[in-house]
Amino acid sequence: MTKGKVLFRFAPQATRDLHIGDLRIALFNYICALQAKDTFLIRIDDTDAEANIEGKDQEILKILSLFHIPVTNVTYQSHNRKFHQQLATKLLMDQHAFSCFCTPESLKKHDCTCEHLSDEAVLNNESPFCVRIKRPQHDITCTDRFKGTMHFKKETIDNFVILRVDKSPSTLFAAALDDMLGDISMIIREEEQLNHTPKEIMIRDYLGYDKEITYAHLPSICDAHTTSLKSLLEEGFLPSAITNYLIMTGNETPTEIFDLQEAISWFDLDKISTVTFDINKLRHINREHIKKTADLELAKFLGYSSQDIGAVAKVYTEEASTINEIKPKLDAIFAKKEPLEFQEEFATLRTVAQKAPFFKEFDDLKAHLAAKSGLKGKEFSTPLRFLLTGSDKGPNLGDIYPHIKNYLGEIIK
RNA sequence: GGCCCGUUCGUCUAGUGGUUAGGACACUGGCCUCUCACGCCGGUAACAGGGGUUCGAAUCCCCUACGGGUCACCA
Repeated sequence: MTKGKVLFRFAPQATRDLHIGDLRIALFNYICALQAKDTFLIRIDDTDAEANIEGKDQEILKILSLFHIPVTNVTYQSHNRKFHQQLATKLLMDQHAFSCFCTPESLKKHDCTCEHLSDEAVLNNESPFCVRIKRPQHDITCTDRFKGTMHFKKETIDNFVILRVDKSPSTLFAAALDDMLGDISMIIREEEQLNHTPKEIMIRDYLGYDKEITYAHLPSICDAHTTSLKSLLEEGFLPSAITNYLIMTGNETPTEIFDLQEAISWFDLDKISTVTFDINKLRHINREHIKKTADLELAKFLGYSSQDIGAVAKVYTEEASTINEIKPKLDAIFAKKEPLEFQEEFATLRTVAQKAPFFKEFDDLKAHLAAKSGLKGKEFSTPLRFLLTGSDKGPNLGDIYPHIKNYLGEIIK
């Protein structure tokens, strides 16, 4: 365990898919760690053995890597289980926690009074029990980078569970301890966990831990929970575009389009505000990132291996915003072509084109084909477009031709 | 309900006492054009409401409303 360093952490749950809200938090933690030149840690929350999904942790790490978030420092909370239990025992011995024999059903009828059971009564009770921490004796004050100083009255904090009946630590308890054991100094997380803060502080207070952890509770993205990262990637959004979007939205950025490296130089956590996920904006940013991607790399995203194809793909960003929208258009260029109209003209044109010499310029090819086929107007342009692109509409042929001219043999076969 | 947080066009954002309240995405009108688009030039559209403070308030103060979150042996 690193001592005396500022540590940032991202703690995804192994119980569900990563959504864009999670990635946003991960990104912000990572960027802040880089800015502070400090360590960034990923801590997989797998304390709830029943809810864990087999392989989900690996999937999460794989996705994070796609977004250039390093997965070199990874720990699992379940590995600390014996420490969690030891510390719970300490709280029990110090009278800061107590055994509770209530069941979820009995709690619906009356409040838990196990706090006041005598030692003897506890020892003689053979029923299963969980361990609850005692509510604090003082009000708790905590500071948040965004919210400032907050006071929580002691009555508002209940005797919450720290060890479940099966003696596994509750998530909140495990997190509070792991932040302590891991010497974490800055926690950036979602606002919905704001009310966990006094409880975590209280746990550490009882244990005599006095290092102050800085909290930053970010206003969350509305609808984030319904937008899984996996599905956005499957729809053909580029990781770099998603990163750009998440950093840009609810923020004030010097430019609209940027990459992670640029963002590190100016990112300011204090400017983040509440946002609603807007797919249109993401689409726009994705288009811009497609244009910025190197031709060859882009071609690979599309399942091709030639630089030229990447270049054509960029031409299509004028009418498509995702990899998945562009791919069928490229595939159509090389597919077998069966036009629904101007079929005779198409056949004539194809024959002429197959015999035509190679032309460097599209205008020259066009002039040659027009002269040899005798076609003009729509009867020429529509089948020509179909012959070259497999579609009756699309970008200017003049913009596409330079990138496909070397594949003409295959295209018009 | 208690506690916490928030509220500028549909969305994101500029604005920190004096602006025709600006920009971007989306939507939309025109031009361009072999098509759909792109591009260019336009357009619609916002300070949640009410009280103060002030010569003057989106901006400062108070109240209300609305929205979000949290109060689990879920995270």
